Amino acid sequence: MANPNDPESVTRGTAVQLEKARRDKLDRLVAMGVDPWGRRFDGAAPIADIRSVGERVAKEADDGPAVRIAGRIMLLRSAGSLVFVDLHDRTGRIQLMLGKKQVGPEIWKVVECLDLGDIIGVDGRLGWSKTGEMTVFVSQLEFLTKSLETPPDKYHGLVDPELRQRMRYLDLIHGEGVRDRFVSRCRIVEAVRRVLAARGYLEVEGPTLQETAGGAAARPFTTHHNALDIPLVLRIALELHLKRLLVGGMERVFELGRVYRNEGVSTRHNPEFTMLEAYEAYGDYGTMMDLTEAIILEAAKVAGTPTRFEWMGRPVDLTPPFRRARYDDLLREVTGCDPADPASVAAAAAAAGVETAGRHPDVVKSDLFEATVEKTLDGPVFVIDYPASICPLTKRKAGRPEVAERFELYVAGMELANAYTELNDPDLQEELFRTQLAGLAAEESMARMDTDFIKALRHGMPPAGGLGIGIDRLVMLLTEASSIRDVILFPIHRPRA
RNA sequence: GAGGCUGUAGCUCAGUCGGUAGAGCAUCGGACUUUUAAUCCGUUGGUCCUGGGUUCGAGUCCCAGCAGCCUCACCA
Repeated sequence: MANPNDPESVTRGTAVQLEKARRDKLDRLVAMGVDPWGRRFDGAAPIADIRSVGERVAKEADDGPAVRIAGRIMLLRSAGSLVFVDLHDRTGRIQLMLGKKQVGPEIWKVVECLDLGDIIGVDGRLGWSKTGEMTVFVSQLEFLTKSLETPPDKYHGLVDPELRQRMRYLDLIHGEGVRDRFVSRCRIVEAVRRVLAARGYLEVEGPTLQETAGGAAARPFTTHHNALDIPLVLRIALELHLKRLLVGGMERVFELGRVYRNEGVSTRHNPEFTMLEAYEAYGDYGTMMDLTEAIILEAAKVAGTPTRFEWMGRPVDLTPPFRRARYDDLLREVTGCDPADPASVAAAAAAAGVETAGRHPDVVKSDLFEATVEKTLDGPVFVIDYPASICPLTKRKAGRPEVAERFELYVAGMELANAYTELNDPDLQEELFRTQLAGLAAEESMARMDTDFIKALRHGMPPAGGLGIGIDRLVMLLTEASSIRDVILFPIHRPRA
């Protein structure tokens, strides 16, 4: 209970008290001539390496190899004039022992100023404690950085999901498997680039600020350029500029970057997310299926993902080749309707609760597919050959103008990749841009007029295959994460009240 | 956008029937030269998410709002 007679007690919350204790120690360090914010510390070995050396040190040896390490103090156990420290670096954790007699009075005064979360560098000999724990017996200590904040509960860590995301730095330190997952994300992204580079693709960077948000069906973020005094939007896809590069003779290009969609937030959606799009001249959607498999398999390898596992409670088997199934066939199997007969599709749609009134038959079909078939796809499965009218950027199948050469890759009911044989007929492209599908709001359509893009196509874009992969979702799959927030370091949040 | 759940100390959580706030960790003080979430004794620390309402009295009941999580819808 705060003492009302004590004027200081009003401002003395726990947090204030905890910080004061740390600042007192900081002042003591300064008073004894120790810089609490440290300097360059050369020659520290990764703790993981030290540990493998330690395995070869005899248990009773008191002349183990000299080692030098640096890291953060995760646990402190004081037994009088003997202090045990669990030190963390990016590679692992190891125990230190600091003895009053062993380190001498100068260093011991520094030891008395250590708190959980402080960063130190030490020299010592590697060996084993009496209770059989691999230990660095410290002889020298260099104070590197003071922590002024109390770390989370040393046993439970940071549990509150909101705090974990807002204070990701703490989550990375204390969260079980959190750092491993983000390391996996780095490895996966590296693998994606490696697979594409090996096939002769060039990585490029298109504009993120655009006049027209094209290449996908989504609401863009809007902004304004002051000097030019023009409205701009943030890109929602990479497609149209990469295709311009195909026209420009960069026959194999990809971009791996951020796109922005001004839409809902959920466990599968963040307003900014990372997309891969790759385009290969003289290929088609079949080429892209092979590429997709190659990328996913290599990514799974570097992430250490098993071939068979469960994700979102559903079985996934990454054994190649992935299953391929026609859109219409799946629709027929699941709903029993005749996909070629709009009346039959409409009846099935009505039965599934899909709105049909005043809507284009292919939109109804697409909604029916999403409402019934998608959920059933454990995958991975390439769904191929989509209704042409919902694919305004896709080449039609030879002799079958109602079918588009497009595939989407589904895993556990979630769309992971989307690819087509690219439409390169400028006249047809312009017509598709002009034709707004009945029952579709402008923002729901991919068919946004981009006259500059049409102009590029008129100069001749080679026949090509194009592929898009949602990298965040790929990472979710391969690290078995159930929320996109677990694979994005800093997901969006409402400002704190 | 709809529904459900949650919000109490720096962190993790209790809080019974409505009677003025509890634990563990952390902090501070003490004991300890072999600890492992060290242990033991003592200590400090509260805008009970915010604002209303009911009541003699609200962490608790009611209403509204804010934030988070989950499910669904849309999308990738």
